[in-house]
Amino acid sequence: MSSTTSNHKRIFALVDVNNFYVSCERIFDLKLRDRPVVVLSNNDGCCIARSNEAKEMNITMGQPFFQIRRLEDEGILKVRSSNYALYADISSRFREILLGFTPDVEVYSIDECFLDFSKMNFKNLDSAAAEIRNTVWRWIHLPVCVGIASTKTLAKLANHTAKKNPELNGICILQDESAIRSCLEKTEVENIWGIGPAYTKLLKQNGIFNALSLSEMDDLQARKQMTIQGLRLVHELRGISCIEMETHPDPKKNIAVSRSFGAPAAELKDLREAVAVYAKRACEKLWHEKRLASTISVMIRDNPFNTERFYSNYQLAAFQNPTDNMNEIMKTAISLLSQIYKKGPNYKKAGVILGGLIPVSERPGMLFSGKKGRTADALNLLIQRQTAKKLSFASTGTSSAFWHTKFSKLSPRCTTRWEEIPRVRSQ
DNA sequence: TCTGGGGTCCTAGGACCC
DNA sequence: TCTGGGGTCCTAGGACCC
Repeated sequence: MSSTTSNHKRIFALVDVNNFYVSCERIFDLKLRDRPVVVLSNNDGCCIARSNEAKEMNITMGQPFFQIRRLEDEGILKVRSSNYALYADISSRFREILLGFTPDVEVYSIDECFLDFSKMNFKNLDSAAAEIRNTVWRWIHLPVCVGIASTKTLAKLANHTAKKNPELNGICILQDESAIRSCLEKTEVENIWGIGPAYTKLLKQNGIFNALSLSEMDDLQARKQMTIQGLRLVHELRGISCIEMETHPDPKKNIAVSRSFGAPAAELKDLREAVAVYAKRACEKLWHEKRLASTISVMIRDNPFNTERFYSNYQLAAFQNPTDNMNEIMKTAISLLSQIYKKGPNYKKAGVILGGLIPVSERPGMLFSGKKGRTADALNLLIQRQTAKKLSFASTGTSSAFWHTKFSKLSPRCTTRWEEIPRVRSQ
């Protein structure tokens, strides 16, 4: 496969929505435009999206909300809880638009996609990029930046440059040698895709402060200090494409459901309730993905900011046979919980992780296809549905439970619920 | 008072085998 | 003085991403 592409100049575009969650909120709420806005994490805990105006006020990514609540009280800052139903729906519309430009689209995250333009023969990349920006704005009112280059890492870097320099009008194309060089030189190591806090520290100790010097790093040293991924990264910065497009992602390997509680819980019976609900949700995700889980682990922890006596623990178990049986999954989760629970801590978070996922078609004992298999399938489905019903009855009594996640500033689910659709007032 | 959630990949090291 | 070599598989933990 590589032989067909090795001599071919690659062209990758990265299209990324600016301040995605805030921009989604702004689509339907005009009051949020042109002013400082933040969107909060689960539990209204910290700021996970900020408008440019909010960034200018030095509100940082991940900043605890209680530290800036004052700004909301004073009417300076607008605040919203996370509205995941809305963001997921807008995200899929965003993807649909990009598919109109090339079939080779990789959904990299909820707010950004890689596009492979290598075979597209665009006469002018500048106008293609501008067309993408205009179309996304016209159709769903999202502001995006476009970065284009010969590797995914350089496209990321170009996108970052477009964001930081308003005079570029949201577009940065890295093609000629001198432009690439100057862009690399201006990019600090901590802003490179794949370089986190640990590698930043390590590189700076080695006298490497920007992307240009990282691109000149010795191969052996890169491999030794930052694993094979680090070596790939260095090559990508040199313009050698090592990270391929993933237009058809592999199925998930893990399914996790974990939450911080609205209020701490100390008693085993309270944690049991939370863990049961998370196990149930994890199982529902499992059904949706049509997978069986081979392992399950449960974690609990108290408040990590309480440094005095921080307690965190988890336990893993393997199922006898890979399963998607809700009863079995919930029972195992509760039993694991009782193994790690100890009296004393005020627990603030719990989670359930299903691992070793395999397709439902590989269920032991389902090897024989035909009528028998289908009957068993149908029976299983029936059991699953009934179990789900029974269990959800058991847990609905706790709708006001202390540990429930807080969403106190939620906007309407405008695009996915009829009853929450916005109304237009006629004058 | 109040601090998110869900993923991936890579490697070292242990267990086990011949 | 002397203590094999080379595999595979599994998992915990550390790095990263948004």
